[in-house]
Amino acid sequence: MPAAPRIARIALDRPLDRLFDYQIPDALSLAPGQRVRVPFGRGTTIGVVVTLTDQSEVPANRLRPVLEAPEAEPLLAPRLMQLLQFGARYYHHPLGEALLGALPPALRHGDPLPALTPETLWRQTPEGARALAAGEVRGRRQQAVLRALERGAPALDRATLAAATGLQLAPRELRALAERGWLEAITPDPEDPPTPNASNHALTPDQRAAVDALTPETTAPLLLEGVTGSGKTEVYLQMAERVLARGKQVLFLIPEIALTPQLSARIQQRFPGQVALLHSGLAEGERLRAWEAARRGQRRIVVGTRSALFTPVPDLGLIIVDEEHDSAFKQQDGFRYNARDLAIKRGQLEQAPVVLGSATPTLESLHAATTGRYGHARLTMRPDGTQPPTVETVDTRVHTPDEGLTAPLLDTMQQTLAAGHQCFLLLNRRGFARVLACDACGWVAECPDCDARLTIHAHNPRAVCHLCGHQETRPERCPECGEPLAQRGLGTQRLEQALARHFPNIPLIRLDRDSIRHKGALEAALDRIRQLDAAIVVGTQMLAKGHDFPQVGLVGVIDVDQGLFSVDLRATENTLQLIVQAAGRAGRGSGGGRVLLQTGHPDHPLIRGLDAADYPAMVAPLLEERAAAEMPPYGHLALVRVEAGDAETTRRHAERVATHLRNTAAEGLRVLGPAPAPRHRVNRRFREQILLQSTRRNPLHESLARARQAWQADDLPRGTRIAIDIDPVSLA
DNA sequence: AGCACGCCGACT
DNA sequence: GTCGGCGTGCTC
Repeated sequence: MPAAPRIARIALDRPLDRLFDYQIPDALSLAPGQRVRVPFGRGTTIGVVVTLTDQSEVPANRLRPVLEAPEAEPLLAPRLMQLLQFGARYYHHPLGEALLGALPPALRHGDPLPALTPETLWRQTPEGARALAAGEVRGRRQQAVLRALERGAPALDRATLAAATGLQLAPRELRALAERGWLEAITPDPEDPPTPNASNHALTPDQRAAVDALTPETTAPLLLEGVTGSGKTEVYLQMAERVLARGKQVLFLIPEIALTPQLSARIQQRFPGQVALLHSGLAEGERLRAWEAARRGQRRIVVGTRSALFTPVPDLGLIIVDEEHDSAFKQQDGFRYNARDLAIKRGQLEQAPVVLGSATPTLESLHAATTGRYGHARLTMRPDGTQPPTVETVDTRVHTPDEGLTAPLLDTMQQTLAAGHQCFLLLNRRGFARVLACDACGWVAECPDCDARLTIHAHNPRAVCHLCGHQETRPERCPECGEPLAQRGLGTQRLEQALARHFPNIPLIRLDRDSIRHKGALEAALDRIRQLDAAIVVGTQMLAKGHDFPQVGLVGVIDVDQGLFSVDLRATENTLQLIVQAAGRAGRGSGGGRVLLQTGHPDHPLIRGLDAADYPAMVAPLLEERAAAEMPPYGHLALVRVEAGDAETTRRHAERVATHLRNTAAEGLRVLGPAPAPRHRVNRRFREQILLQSTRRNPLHESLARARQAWQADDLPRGTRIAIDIDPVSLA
């Protein structure tokens, strides 16, 4: 048997495009994927072993030794290593940052793995039930816990109880309840995982067919296209149940945990004690324990945001990507991967089926499904039998909006509220008034550091930049001509004020990034909406994200045109998705619902073709446009962004990069630009971008790989940065 | 990315 | 006479 190699090639958490060789001490035995601590420069750092070798370019006397391996086994199993290596190559990003980024922050910083203690489950005792009924339970929190465990409900772990009650529960609170004899602690047998809570939903034939479309032999990804309200979640849960029953684990990716607390709570309640919740909002220690529990197989379902894709589960049996169209799956800086696309890759590598679900799938996924590369399951009806709402338009050329509101919209709101239903108004712009403008000379308040106008918020006396956060005192008069300034444009806050005047006695709730900044504010707002009858809710796109509100009778979209006529490639697609998702909020309860779109172009083909019940038919014209322009999914895009501290340098280097790309371009590659990026100046930095387009992926990747080496060789002036964005979700 | 080294300006 | 500005180069 040959002696074990004595040199390890190690990736480090630095934006460096190479590996570093270290000598392996005799006492250590290392394998790829293993975490190590190594000397680097004058300090030490954490790295991941990529390969073992006996050869090194570096002279033996300059190799330093690996200091220690915190674990005896690799944290990143071979197929995960393959996935991350593929990802780093595909997205042209340094391997070290990809590998180390896949570990929880605590491990990246060198903390040891935590020991796992079996999670205690809690059950209500008969005495607890009696005390609750007799009103002997005084604390509101205690009541909430006992109610969540009422009448023969299965035992739940602390995290699930927290999700069910919406409370942050400390372990001692539960122990205190046990000491009073109201709760009973159960330590589950690790060999005998708890059984899932039975579903009491009868599946529709569509749902049944979708669940059955997933068999242990499924290899192609499955697109689950279901109109809003059609019960996709129940399909996921039953798929997961089957996979768990075969002894496998499930990765369940969702766009943003914070925006959909109901979904993660529902999964946890269905599979109590088996879910590891992973997202960036967790404290380091909590995140580490959840990750480790998944890696050790103690937790069978990982529910998390995009980075949860890299969780090393030993028995992967299914990956679910919910709301696959959501751009939150694309990382927007650093390692710019798309978790949806890498999920498909991981599925291939680990031979685990992948389910992509959405009411409004990306054109990429729809195209893959229609051409047979993906399976396609459709849910076309709502299990509760309600009808999707009818979509109507209000012509803003005929009915001039006042502060965003037209007379027909106000009338319809009046009727809806009188019937005891809710009105949701969608406006994709935060703030009070968009700009501070001078009607006399045309001057507009702008950010000194960015290409952006300052916005005015209702409860902030200052003018604010949405790009960099810059704030300044609001001027009273135009600095150019001295005339008084006017507020022009419309944001959610101003709309809210206008509505308060029109409907003084109706509860009014605003949902946008500003209003839910505080922890728990979103949950509180969602609860309030659910408890109210007639009410008006004003919000940005987050209003359209997957929440169930049975009382919504009307959804109004204040300004459709803003999204429909944008230069951005995907603006139209995103606007249609938004309308359909928003429409999905209406009419879930009894009585159906209406959707009113305010537009100056009611005859626009896409507006006329709006049909929330058949999304593929509705976006067919968009696909034709994309085909003609060789845009995704028919062509492939990459964006090269050059950024520097002054406009001149930025432009010069962007020109150089573009020229180089043109001169070395592989056959079939188009190089467009450089052009100033849509937001040319942000935070006193300037950005130019170059768009690469090709009908085949290879030329694009080859050219980029070569160009990247070249511009690393002839070193850029400091402060100049070049970022590559493969398959960009937005050209802005 | 860090973090050193290195050579030119305003302070005790 | 020194502290410190950030330009340049390196990290196995």
